[in-house]
Amino acid sequence: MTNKVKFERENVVRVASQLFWQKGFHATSTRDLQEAVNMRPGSIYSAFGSKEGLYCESLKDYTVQIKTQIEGFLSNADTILGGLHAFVENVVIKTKDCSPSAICMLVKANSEFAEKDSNLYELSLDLTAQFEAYLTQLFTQAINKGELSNTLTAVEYARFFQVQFTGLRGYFNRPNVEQFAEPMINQMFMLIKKL
Amino acid sequence: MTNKVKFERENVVRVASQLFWQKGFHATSTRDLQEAVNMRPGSIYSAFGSKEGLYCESLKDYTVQIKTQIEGFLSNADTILGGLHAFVENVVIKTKDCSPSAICMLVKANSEFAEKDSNLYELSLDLTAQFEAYLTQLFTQAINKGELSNTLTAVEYARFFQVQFTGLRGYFNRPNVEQFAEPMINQMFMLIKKL
DNA sequence: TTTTAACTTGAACAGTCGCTCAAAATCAAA
DNA sequence: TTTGATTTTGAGCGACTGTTCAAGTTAAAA
Repeated sequence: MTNKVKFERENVVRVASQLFWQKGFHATSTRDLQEAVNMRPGSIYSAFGSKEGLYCESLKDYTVQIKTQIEGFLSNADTILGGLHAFVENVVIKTKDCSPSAICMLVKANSEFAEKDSNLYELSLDLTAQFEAYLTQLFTQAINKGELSNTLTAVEYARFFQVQFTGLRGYFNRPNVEQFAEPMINQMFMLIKKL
Repeated sequence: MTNKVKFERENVVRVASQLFWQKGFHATSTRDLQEAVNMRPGSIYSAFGSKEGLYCESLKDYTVQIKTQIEGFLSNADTILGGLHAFVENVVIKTKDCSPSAICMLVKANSEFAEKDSNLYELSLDLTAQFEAYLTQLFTQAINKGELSNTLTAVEYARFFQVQFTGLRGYFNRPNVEQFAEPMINQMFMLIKKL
């Protein structure tokens, strides 16, 4: 070994992730990225291969962060549903203003990449499926612990959660609706329990 | 008068709208548009001023089309809710494969334009607010006709509808989930009636 | 101290972008 | 048939895109 990389890969990916999340893949130029991560093109390209490579790593990192966040709320809550409720409130209300977008980066990705054969479209599908599987695990636990009836299967609860959560985040991606967030989130969890 | 325009403005806007809806604003190049609408740059720019101008007109036209579609389903249904149910089924199930995207163009616009001060961001907010107002009218009628209880106000029903509808369309913007569409739509309308 | 492989730099390339405008084509009115 | 305002054409402009790579810098190993 003769020389070490100067940048911390984790930080670079996190900063890039924020920019991509905010502006989307196509509207983010490599020069935007260079400035944001304070690296010259050569370094970026030797580390990530391409703009697409960096986006790819950014999106993967994003989903890891999300799961870590959920785990945090779950470990501080008495119930699975309580943890998820706190997580949703945190995303939709508390961290809305310091977030690049109210809309989930994965949902944005799913919306942006139209061509069925593109790498990034496939990636967004994979990560989305993984997230649904993760949610399904959580709802399996919730059913087993008796928090939920088993009139719906775990995966059906997971699907319902995703539809509600995505719908809510889309709705609150606009100004002057903050006061409706709390009641609508409460309504969402009331519905889940009553399903 | 000495010469007339050769193209039909309505058709051009409709074709452009399909392309913008599929690929998004940033990923659609003016050359893509030129080919799709079969016009040379000079003609496009004299008619619409800019790429942004054409997008603007396309998005406005899209919302008009949506409202027209809903009116059609309403006039063929016995109840407001029945009409909306048929409309949602048509969008999510029947016309999914011939549509540029499962996701509403307006929702895509809202997701794509991040800068709070851009014209297109403002436009998407305006049109979204207009659509919520339109839905509120419909739910007012539904309440007055006794189709719905008045435990929720009309605008609250409208918000609920938008969250569900947007969430569902996002969810079904992926392959191999078609079989879940019908039950989830039924669930959505069951929930509305029980709220 | 010298060597040397790894890393960083940034000028620059080829391609694409949104857009312009002089010239050609068009067609109702004279 | 001639006129002349209007529309269409498409070559091409300057800016910007993603990306490359030769030259410079770094620091562990010899």
